[in-house]
Amino acid sequence: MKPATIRDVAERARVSVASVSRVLTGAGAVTEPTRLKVLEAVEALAYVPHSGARSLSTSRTDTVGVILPDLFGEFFSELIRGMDVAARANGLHLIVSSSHDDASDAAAAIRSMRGRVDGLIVLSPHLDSANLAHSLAGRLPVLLMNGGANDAGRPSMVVDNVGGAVAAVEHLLGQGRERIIHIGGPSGNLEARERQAGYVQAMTAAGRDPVIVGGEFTQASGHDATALLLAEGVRPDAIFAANDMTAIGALLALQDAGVRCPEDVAVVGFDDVPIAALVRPALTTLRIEIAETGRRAMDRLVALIAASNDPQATPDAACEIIRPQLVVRQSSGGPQSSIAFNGETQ
Amino acid sequence: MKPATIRDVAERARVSVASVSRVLTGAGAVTEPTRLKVLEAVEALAYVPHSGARSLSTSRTDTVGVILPDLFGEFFSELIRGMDVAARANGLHLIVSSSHDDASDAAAAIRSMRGRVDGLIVLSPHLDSANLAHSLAGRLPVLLMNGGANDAGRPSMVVDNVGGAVAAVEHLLGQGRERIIHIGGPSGNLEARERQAGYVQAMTAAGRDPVIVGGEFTQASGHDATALLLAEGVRPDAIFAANDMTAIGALLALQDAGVRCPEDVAVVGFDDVPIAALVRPALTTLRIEIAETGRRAMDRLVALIAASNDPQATPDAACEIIRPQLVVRQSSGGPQSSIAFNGETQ
DNA sequence: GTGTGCGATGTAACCGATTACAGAATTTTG
DNA sequence: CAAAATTCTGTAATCGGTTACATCGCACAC
Repeated sequence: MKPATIRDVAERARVSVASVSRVLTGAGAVTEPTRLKVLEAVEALAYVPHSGARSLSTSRTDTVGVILPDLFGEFFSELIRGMDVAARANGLHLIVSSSHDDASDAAAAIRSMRGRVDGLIVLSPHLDSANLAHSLAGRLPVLLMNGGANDAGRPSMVVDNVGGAVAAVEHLLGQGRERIIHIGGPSGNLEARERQAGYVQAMTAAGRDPVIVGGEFTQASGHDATALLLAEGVRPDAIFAANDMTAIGALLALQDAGVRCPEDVAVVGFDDVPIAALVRPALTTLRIEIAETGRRAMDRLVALIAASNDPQATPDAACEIIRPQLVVRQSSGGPQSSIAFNGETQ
Repeated sequence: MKPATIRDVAERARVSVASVSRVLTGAGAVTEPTRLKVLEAVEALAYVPHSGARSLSTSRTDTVGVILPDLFGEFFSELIRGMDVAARANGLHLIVSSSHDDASDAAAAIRSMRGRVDGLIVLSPHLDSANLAHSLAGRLPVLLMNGGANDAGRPSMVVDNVGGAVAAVEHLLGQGRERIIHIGGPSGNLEARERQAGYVQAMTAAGRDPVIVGGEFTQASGHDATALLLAEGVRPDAIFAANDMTAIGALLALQDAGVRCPEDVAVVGFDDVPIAALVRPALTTLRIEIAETGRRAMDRLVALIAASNDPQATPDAACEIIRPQLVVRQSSGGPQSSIAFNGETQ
């Protein structure tokens, strides 16, 4: 038995489909008797409107798409959580599409969103896809979070990765650390590049030699890179990792090797994912209010969507810059855990 | 300028919409000249098919919905990640709808999925919504993950919470622990109830008095509950928490109070979220392969959807039971971190 | 009693695709 | 070379809603 349609309801209620629609959407006036007849039929047939069909005629889907490179780790889940909160507050659904390693994959995902969503938030911290979003999505409102400065001129939000990295290095230098090593992120990743550039810049400015080893933004890569360093006899007195997961891997590798943190080696991460405050020693990091950023991104997109329906709206093409804030915890000589715990986590 | 439609393409290519559709979907034969004309027009007009319209005529959306109570913590994000992997492997999109505290809210979310998705995975570990899914979704394939035994007779996956809790308590008893306290989960949550019931059952069987304090599945609640216990002078020698986040809160509260873990108090969690292996002491817990479970759930749903299009398919109404596996780590006297680290995390 | 105004209702044209079916063009066959 | 078979192509119906517009009925004023 196929689900009931609006025509089935109209037939049973002995009214026209227009009246049924009017009752259900609340648009247009109907008399009380009609209303009741319709509601009775809806009830009797267990009718549920077909959102897809509705979207087609209204050309609104009440849905937004989020294109992610990945769903791994806490960063993206926190971001989605923030977006979800804002989406729900605006009566919107969320389509999540992730695991887009390369630009063409992401492009395909974006194309397939056409007619499914009212707007798009695109995170693709890989190269060159910045322009994909607009060219492929046609007239769909898009908010970019590509982590590249080339988003200028388009609605976007980017993290000041360079500034954050500089702050990390300067903090470590200020603690008297001299041999600061950087564990980088994936080579194709714009954010990772910028963080690395900031590291190099701050080290050079301080007259130190930058030393960089490869990483992949994962805990395992941080662990391996650190273990390898130690095995080779390299003895840094600080590690600045490209993100928190890498830093946590480094922490664990240090523990495995019996190297004390922060006494022997200080560690600094980036992002301030929730777990950063929970590991021991608690991780010094650069805080991005991840969920809050997601929330704001969604709010921006909602505004973009509203503007796209309003011809005389002034176009929003701002590139909002998120400035990460240094949070000093135990891993770089900050206060003990209990203090770090109170108030600041959740 | 509105985005191009299939008719615009047909007009420019001087062919019919049918031919355009055939070229684009690959269904039906077209001659090479026609093909090229169409592709040229598609290119020139930057045409992207409207998935919504396509869905309406094919009555397939290539999208599945996931109804979650919440998006907090690592459990749900891991689950979504697993689902996303399987969804992508099947060429499906994912609509995520979360933050449904009560049943009526979840019901509304389910209704609004009509015509938007081909199937639904419903997680609502709150009471009584088990039947909502089927009654509201009409003939939509639904996989339940409600954590209640009342899912029997419907396609579903449930965790053996009672069995897991019993295993946790028996493990602690086996370690010589005698005063084992349970920090529970939210009172309306079925999974939390079952874990608590398992705890009571195992304690009673061993002739011990169960002692239960309230929690909320969050790290903060675990911290507060533990801090309160200690402040009241209660001295357990083990804590079994309703989930990992609660257990981690307990760990931190113990540290704050200078109570050693595992020497003075052993701690056991539930779920084995990724962070459980990363805190120190690493957390003993009951492992649910979360992402893997999500993957399997999605695969089941895909099979359900396929079966719903095939009248002579045998209906799948199995209630698959996930049996959590005890993972002993340092927090209950297991081996040191380096061993716990190797191999098992990522 | 007729004309006006107004709100309620119904009809039918959309929205943008797919696809059954019919008709045209081409190739194969006798 | 004509007939038959085959392949392409185009027209129009359809999916399930919304909504512009026409129509209807009714109350009111003249």
